[in-house]
Amino acid sequence: MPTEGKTSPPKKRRNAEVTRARILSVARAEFVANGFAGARIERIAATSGVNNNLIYHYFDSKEALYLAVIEQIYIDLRSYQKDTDLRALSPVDALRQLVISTYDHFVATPDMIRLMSVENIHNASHLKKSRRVKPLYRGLLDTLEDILDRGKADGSFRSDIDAIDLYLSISGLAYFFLSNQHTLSWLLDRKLVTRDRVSVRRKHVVDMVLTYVRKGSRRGT
Amino acid sequence: MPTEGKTSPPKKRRNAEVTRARILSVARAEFVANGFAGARIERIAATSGVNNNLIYHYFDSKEALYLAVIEQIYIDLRSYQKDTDLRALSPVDALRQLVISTYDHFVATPDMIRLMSVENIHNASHLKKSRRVKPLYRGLLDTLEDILDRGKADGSFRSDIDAIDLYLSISGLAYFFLSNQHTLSWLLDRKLVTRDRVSVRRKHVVDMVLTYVRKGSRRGT
DNA sequence: CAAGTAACTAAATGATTAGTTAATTATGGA
DNA sequence: TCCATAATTAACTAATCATTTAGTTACTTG
Repeated sequence: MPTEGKTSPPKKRRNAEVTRARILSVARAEFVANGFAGARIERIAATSGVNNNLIYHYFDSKEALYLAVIEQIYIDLRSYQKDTDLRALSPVDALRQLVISTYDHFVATPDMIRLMSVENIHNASHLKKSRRVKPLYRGLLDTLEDILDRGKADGSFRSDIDAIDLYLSISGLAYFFLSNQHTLSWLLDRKLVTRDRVSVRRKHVVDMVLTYVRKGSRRGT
Repeated sequence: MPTEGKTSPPKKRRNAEVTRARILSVARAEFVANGFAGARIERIAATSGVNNNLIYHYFDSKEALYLAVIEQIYIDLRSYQKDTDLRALSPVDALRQLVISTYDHFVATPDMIRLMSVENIHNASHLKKSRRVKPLYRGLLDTLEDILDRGKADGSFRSDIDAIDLYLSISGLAYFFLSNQHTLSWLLDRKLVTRDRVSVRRKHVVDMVLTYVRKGSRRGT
């Protein structure tokens, strides 16, 4: 156990993995706070407690660093889904579970919302360069389609539901009030992300989705 | 009527309003394409066909120019609503009209979607400095609340609908698939903003909202 | 038509920034 | 213990960028 030197310069422990991870984590916060163009390499280095150039040692460029952050986000986003086995549940329960976990995941991970917005402002140009992410999303709609098929078969769901639209709706219902909370709460004069509001809205979103899919719901002609 | 000089340097017509408007319009496109930090004053000047400094003549700073753009957007956003008099329609028709006009307006104005995202990435910090915008949004929810009240009174709507949540949902359903179209269409391998898809989704969104509000819709317990 | 004012340009400035080059220092294995 | 290698720093560079200073040129009004 090395005694802490009191006057001599403290010998710095080296650990590539830890340092790299620290840079990545600080970078994530920086991109979340400032977007791609607004992010500063110098600030990332300073906050990480490393030299500027170490960033270029572990990542090749600002863009590559950003891509690493974005990849992490989209890998995360995809993997939350696989946690629960929705195929074991009844169609209604499975769909409810899907909505809830999407909603909760968005609420719990503000960085994700933010970085999704940032990347879309860049027309997904960085994400498209990733070879790791796209394959993960093969079959994303399959889970949902399976639930819908089962629900249609057992008569609990109406028969004209489009999986893509439903997916976009579930995501949109959970995403928008978070992504745009700052302008919205200013314009509407209401806090939108208090504990209470989040929980009320959660119920609302689940309600809206399940009411929509149920067979026998009167159509909104 | 001045003859166009063929060899002599063309006398430049001066028109403050036109020039200012041209700069503003070019700036909007620049901020849409690059966000705030990514936008370049030099590029705006060049595209506008004016000198760098003229931008500072009409607007005080990059930030003030950006704010002018943002203000325009949020003033637009608010004014579309007032076009139709929803109070004259039945609750169902009024709500349908509101959903449709929100959806169509978002689809028709991609700049708006983009700039709303950009401003939220900055935590609405610029918008909050505007004194012109906020007052316009007083009573935004009143129209919706009026429709809901009438619908509850005449028995066509269920009684537990929250106006804020419904507003957030309508907006979210119309906003998300547009704002995030670039990552989504890449990940899902589907174009999302073709003429057909937009029209199918329009029906879906209207359907979802109207189905939700109708009395007698089975709840999504 | 003169002269003030507003529209507009040319050219610099100084601060910032992503990225580089050349070293130094710790660490683990021979 | 010495050495190769990887981790890390120091110092620099070349380019970029918002903003300024110092003008010039057209328009308008008395």
